[in-house]
Amino acid sequence: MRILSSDVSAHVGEQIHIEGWLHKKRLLGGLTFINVRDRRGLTQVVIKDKEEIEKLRGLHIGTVLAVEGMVVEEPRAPGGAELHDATLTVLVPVTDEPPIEIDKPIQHKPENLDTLFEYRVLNIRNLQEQKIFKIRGSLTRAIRNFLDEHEFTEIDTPKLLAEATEGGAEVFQLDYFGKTATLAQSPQFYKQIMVGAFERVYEIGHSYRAEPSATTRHLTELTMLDIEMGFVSGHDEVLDMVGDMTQHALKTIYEQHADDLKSLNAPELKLPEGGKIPRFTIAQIHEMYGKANKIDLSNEKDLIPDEEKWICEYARKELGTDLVYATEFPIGAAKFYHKVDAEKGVVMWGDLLFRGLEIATVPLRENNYETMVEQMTKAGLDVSHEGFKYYLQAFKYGLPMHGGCGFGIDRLVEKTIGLGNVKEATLFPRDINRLTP
RNA sequence: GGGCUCGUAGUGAAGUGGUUAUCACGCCUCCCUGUCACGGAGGAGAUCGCCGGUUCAAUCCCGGUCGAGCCCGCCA
Repeated sequence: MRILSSDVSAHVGEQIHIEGWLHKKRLLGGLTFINVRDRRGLTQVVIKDKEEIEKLRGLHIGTVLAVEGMVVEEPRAPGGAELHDATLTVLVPVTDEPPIEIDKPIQHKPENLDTLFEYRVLNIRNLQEQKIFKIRGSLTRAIRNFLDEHEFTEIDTPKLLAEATEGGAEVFQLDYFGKTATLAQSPQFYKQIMVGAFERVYEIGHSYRAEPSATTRHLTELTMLDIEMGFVSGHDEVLDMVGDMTQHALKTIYEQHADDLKSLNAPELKLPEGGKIPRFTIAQIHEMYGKANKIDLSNEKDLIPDEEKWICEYARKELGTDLVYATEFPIGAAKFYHKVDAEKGVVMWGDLLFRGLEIATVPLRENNYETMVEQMTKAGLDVSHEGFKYYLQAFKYGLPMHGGCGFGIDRLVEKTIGLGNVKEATLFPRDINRLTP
């Protein structure tokens, strides 16, 4: 029976069988140490028999091995135990020298990110590199757990669409049996439609943006958490739900992965006392930032990137929180499906900022059929068009007041760990010039 | 789409208008019984991104091109 690395120390005095990848050889003359990697980590094997060592001659890191040996308690060994008198069996030999080293820290310097992704297949075998994606998996699991507990139904919606209907970002077009199809920029329409059935829904899936953006925070294929909830009392309820979910996910991760986060040099987590994420209106932030930096941003309809960093630094320092909401966007920023507060002259839309970056947009939607048609017409859209027909059906036949969020999972992972580029939080990132691996 | 910066062994870097382009890691050979980024001795490995120009001479200077990084716009 195969014993996994983390269980080896429980078998002291027993002859056991392990399988894994050759991770490191250290030849010290009459004594050789090898590390065998499996899904749990590393096992140290000590080999003295020259014939056994010779089996590894010409074989490189990555060679798949089976090892039989006696478990010996050894304080000098990592994990407190190691295998002695080992017999090696090469299951899959690796005869070509790997192009990169995987037992040492993987470079994440901006100018070397291209190499990082070029050799992703191999560098993901680095234990430190793996932590990023284990944390990512745990984050989405914590989010799913929270949403399931709050009676959200997980849905999956099509990514192949007849054409772009949402407007805004650039869309990818592709040939679809002679017709033109597009890739979904978001599940916006579908999740709103599903509010008409399940009240509360969410989806974790890919969205596609053909924006020619070359920055540290853009991907052409991104992972979005889309949430939509009906029968809400107002915008605050949506902001609170998304805020609570985010805090739950972060708290969970910082407990489950405390050691991993520490070894990755993640910042200390600061969440607001009492659990309420502070809110500043766009106008307030413009004023505060403008005063501190002596510039006038009152005509900007969104925050500029430096403002996002600034307000986050302010919130961390003055209010002890890594999360902050920017709310009440100017009416000029509204899309046709947003709920507008006519009295205040603002959009009921909040951006969730985390450690200097926008990670989610959290708006309330217009749910009245007549108002929707009016807003769409005003936006220059043809409401009779096929792309809107099915969407509007949901409104015509009864949608309660609802709101939700588009939440960037890649960005959440990036900022949770304290990485410098959203691509580092993505296994196989897609950007303007990268379609492989 | 606009701006700025950068392309040198497999990887990461240094460097120069002029003989054999430097270093670290990795790789190969040998030595080494407690390594864990092991250590030591030796060795192989680079048409200096590509094309053109200036020059007696270009990896270096100039132009173009391709590729990469960062910032802005836009967004998650």
